Amino acid sequence: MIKLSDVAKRAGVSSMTVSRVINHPDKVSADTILRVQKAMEELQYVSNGPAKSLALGQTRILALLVPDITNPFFTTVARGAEDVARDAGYRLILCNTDENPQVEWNYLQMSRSRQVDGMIVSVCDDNSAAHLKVLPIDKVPVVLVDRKIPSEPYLDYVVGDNVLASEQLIDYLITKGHTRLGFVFGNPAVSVIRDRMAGVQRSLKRHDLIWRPDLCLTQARSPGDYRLITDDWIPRHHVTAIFAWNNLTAAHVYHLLVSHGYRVPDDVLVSCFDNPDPLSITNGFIPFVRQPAYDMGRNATIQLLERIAGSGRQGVVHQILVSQLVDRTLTPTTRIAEHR
Amino acid sequence: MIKLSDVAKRAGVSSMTVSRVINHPDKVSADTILRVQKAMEELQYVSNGPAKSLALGQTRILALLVPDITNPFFTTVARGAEDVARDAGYRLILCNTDENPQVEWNYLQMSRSRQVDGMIVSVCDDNSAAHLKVLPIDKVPVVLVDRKIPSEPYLDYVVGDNVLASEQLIDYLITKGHTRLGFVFGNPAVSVIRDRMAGVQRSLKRHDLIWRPDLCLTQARSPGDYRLITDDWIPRHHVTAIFAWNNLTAAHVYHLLVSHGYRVPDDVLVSCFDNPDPLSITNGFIPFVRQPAYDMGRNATIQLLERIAGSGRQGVVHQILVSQLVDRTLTPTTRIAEHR
DNA sequence: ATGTGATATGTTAGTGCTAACATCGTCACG
DNA sequence: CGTGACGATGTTAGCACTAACATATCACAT
Repeated sequence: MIKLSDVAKRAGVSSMTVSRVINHPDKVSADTILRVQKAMEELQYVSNGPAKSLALGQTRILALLVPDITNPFFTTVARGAEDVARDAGYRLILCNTDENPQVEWNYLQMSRSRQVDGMIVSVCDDNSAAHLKVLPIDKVPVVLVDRKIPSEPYLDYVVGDNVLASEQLIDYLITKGHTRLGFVFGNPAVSVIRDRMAGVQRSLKRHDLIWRPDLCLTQARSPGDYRLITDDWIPRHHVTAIFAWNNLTAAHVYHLLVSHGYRVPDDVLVSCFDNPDPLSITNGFIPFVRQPAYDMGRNATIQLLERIAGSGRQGVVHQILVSQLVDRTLTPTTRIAEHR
Repeated sequence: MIKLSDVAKRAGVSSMTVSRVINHPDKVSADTILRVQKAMEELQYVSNGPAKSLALGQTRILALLVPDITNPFFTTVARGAEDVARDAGYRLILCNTDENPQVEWNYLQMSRSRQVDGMIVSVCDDNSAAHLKVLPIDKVPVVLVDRKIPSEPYLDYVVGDNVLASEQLIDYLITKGHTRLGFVFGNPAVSVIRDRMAGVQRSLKRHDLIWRPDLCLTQARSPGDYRLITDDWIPRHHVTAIFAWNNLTAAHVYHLLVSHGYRVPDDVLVSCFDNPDPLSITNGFIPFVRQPAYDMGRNATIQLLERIAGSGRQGVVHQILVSQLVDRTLTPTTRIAEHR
């Protein structure tokens, strides 16, 4: 591997001058810059990252940890993060934790071991608190995105207005005449799940409807778990609308219903958070809450960069971004505003 | 940041002994191991990655470069790569090039600068050759996946059998009575595009059908570009089946057709490479070629690890994995075999 | 002529870690 | 009881780079 001293020898200067040409060209005379650049060009010099990182104490790399890289919501978050990082001269690397705390822990080590300058993390669940708790020991900058951890209030986060948005979504469904509602939630150790449940319950309470645990799936994993919907909820309890906590879950429910001969949304309505159908294959017949995923990634990264630069001056920053109800089944004129 | 010497002081040994406890515990007596481990625990020691990488000349990190992280095909490749990497004690990081050669170039530098031990790359297009050409200078291990580059035959790759599979898919469509075919391809500077086109043409020729450039979209980017299909191909040329080069494109076409009132597959059939509809929202009415995405990621990573370990002994390795035609519109008994 | 300050470049030391060699006991065996 | 081998630990040097300080050169004012 070509190193600084090789370039230096070829250009007839010291290593330090070469280093300066790269990092502080204003401190070097015009013609030595040219000579050194020529030598670098000829030798195809690329600096040694680890050596540079060791000397400088930084890598100019940020990591984004997401629980599920296949979910378009997170890839949109990633895009927002990437754009900010790139503009600031940082690289962004993606790490997929696959909702696995063990894998998450492994990737989190990268920040403590100084292989990245900071992390934007969408945690697996609240139990990740144990892992995140150790980061401040080494003053490692972290910003949570989408999912927060109540027990760690000193951590910065950028999340959606889950309680309010889900409350409004349920309000909307009730307004449209749906009073027999079924719910599909996920792991309640995840903050967004709890918040969305809370919003639902607030709406129900305000409309004098009771919360029925028997019409709520909380830990559905395998396709078989969903069978309750078509075996019980609809035939026996006459459920007319189902709220699924996220886009992928909603798509599952949609498919299940259609494959059982139900028409969506005429027989049973499905709604959720995040676009379950970016290509409108379902003709957009699924009203959903559009979270500002891109801005979540964007803002979280901006905040992370400020942490890195400011080295711990400012107080904790908690951002809650507003979401937006989208229902494409409405006619264009009455359609709830949407963009992007 | 806690360093080796801090642990050493606390445990009453030299730094080297601590290093040995971490890397070669068999060279250290049982009770010093315990003492050192206790000190590491108490101080929450984590090694400094850059320092370690500098001393060792390796990072135990692999990078996967993909052009589009939102495509489920690539996330499946990533999963395959991840599993192999993890089992081998490597971390895998994902880098999204977004089909942008500039961004790709930027990420490729990470390997030359020794921030990763090797790369699995799905290139933007053949022009990436210029960037990849420089990697052998520093003996950086690279394996191409999915997309190869004809001008760089010395690079290892793991790809699908694009020519054969697309030939078979077209054969299949013709067998089902479709003779008026429309095609949607992408950038022909990408190997998979050219190979799939070649397969199509071979099938057409064998069935004495002519290739009609006016029934082929090659650089469709914006939704408006697709309008030709509903404005011209179907009404004027009576196209009854459309082959889209990949899943996302097919989903676009599907949506376009449905929104124009066509029934798929009864009025117009759509087919493509890679599952356009993992959740069967279209009820699986899109026959497609299933490429072994997981195995591509898996095999490419295995090959990469061999390159890293073997340090350039073996010859070039080119793997071409077989694909499989899937048509869910058939009844289960006649259904073309599928698994996973 | 001499000091002053600016500019350009070189030298030294330090970043945290590990391989390779050095040292020091200790124990077995002739 | 000497010696040779081995196990456990320490010392040294080097990985490629940069900050900080040191030096050299020159222009210009005094």
